[in-house]
Amino acid sequence: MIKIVLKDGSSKKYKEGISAFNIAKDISEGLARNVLSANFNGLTIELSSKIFESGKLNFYTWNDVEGKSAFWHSSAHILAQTILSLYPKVKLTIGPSIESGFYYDFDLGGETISENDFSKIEKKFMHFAAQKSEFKMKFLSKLDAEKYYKKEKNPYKLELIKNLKDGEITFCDHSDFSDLCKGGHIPHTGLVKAVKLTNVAGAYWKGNENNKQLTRIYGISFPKQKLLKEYNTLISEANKRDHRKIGKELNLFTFSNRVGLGLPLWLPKGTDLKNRLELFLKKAQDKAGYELVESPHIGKKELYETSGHYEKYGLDSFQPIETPGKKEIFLLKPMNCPHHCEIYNSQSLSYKDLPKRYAEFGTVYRYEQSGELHGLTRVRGFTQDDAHIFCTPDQLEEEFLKVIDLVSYVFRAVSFNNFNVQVSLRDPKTPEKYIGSEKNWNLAEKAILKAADLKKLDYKIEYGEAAFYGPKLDFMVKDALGRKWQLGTIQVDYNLPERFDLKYKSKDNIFLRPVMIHRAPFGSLERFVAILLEHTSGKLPLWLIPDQAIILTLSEKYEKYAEKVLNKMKINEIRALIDNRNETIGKKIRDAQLRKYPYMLIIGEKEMKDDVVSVRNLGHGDLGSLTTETFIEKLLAEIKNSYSFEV
RNA sequence: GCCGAUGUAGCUCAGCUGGCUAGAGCAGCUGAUUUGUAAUCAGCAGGUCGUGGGUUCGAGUCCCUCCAUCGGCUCCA
Repeated sequence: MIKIVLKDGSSKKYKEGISAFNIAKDISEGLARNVLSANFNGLTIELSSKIFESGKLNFYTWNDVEGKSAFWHSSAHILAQTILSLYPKVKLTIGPSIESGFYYDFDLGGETISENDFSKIEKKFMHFAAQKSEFKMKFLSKLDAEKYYKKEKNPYKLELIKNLKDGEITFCDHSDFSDLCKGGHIPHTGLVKAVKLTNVAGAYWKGNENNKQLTRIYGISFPKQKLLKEYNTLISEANKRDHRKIGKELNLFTFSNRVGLGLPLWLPKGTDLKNRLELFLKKAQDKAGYELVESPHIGKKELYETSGHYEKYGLDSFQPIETPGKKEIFLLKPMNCPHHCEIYNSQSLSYKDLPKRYAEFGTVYRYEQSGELHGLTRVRGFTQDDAHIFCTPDQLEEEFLKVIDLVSYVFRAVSFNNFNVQVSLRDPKTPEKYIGSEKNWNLAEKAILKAADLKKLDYKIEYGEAAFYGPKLDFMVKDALGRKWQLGTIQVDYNLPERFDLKYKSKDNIFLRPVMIHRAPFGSLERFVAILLEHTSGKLPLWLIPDQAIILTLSEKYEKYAEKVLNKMKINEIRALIDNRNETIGKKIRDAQLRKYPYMLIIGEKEMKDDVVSVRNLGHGDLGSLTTETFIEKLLAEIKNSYSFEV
């Protein structure tokens, strides 16, 4: 007999060799119906796996991430089977589950698959799924596995097998389909009741640009038809929150081919919004002891050679600007750090002067490849809410912690509660990508990890995501469609101070090297606004929104009174405007609703006579009438409340 | 940059397998109306159908080039 401990801590005894599935069945019929995958002593196992020893057994259903990933990984197998049956010449590569759904990469060998083929593929997919074929794992010797794929003439699988140990190579079979696979499947294909192929894209083998480009087919599948419908609604709702769409609707920003791609043009309302965000951060930074500086939009090539940026990015970036006569070479400023280093260097500082916190809303230009541009989230010209803190090594920890506080303050102000913290470290496999000494990197990485621990941040380490001069603590926020974007970033840098020969005079009257923190709570104003719009679908926090109220006149007769009301609001620094067009009130309300003005003040004969306003709220509709003063009072309180994060 | 899709008026879209002077709604302009909580009515104006080339008696429609956009990949100081 073996003892099996379950998720809830309870345990039961079973005969050796019982399958995980039979244990599920023993627990309850319901579980047996819904169970998708299992985990024994920390390792993913098949439900059909027989268990011979005591241990901890977890079952997962659709409600668990593990259950979904088994479901989607299994779906990838069915997709591969489907594609192989429709396009017999394809070569299979890999097909994992992802956060929502799965994909499979194929070498189509000259054939193309487009979205037009999806319905045909989905139909065949469901045909295979309905056959309820069992997923069965089998061991193969390395030799046999190689033999199999040599016969299939599949170089990708052979490459994968090369890196696997003999004795650990498994295949998964279902129906007449077989694929190299390490396991983690649902019991049978019949559990997949709905599938939708979402897109087809090129993807490089092993993610390397120099490798062959394969065809990746993305899909998502469900155990119930209804869930697919829900998913479709969710996607179409998310598409409505696309910041590119909202930006157009609310007249915030635009792009022009004549100006150039990836170069946003901020319209008046958008500029207002952007300025308000800047002002908000300026105030917070002022309290936190930052000083504002400004640097020009271009800098001499030598500046970036000193910093190391030129070597790293020079050739792939915007090309140099040359002066006409005596040739001088300038580059568009791609980052502010070198300039701030020179500001630091313009004076002689002592330990008493540190930390120095130089902040700048610096507009920078980076040549992003055309395919990488994306609305306001990825552009070629953008404004960073940049600052560089120069401090003594002793001050580093405290300064770093303060910056974490500032970033979380900013995030709270706009209710970004769902963010992931990522510690971006070097990729130990590619040291050539980074500048500076091993010693400095270790110091910097340790400092970040320590600070993150002290702040009890729930972070994830990503290797290879560091900047070339130092590691980062990044705050990642998802957009409407669940794509992750880096907003806030804090970086520790021992290297630029060295390259710029920064120093300060110590207590002992010797020169020492300061440490530098790069930080940007928003990341860039452009990306921040984009994500903010997607999160709020344009209904921005009251303190931030460009227009807080709109006065709607019932007819042109009430213009004078409307202006009187507007004046009272302006005196109280409420941002409002009047719609005095020759339109019906219904029409004006509709327009105001679509423009997402938080408050509408309706003004007609009645209001003018009683010296009141009729208040309508974007979300709550008619709120009845109030005197202008009372309304202003209430609105001011609400604005202040939307600002309750104030420290 | 790479793979796939898309590109018709300021915006959202229609225009079947090539066939008269390319349509609609919204927005705009003009006029009427002076309005009570999500679209008042009428008229007008607006497009070299992304660009350049080709096939054809004839191209918005078919083919090629380039450009841009969208979804991915790669990249992201």
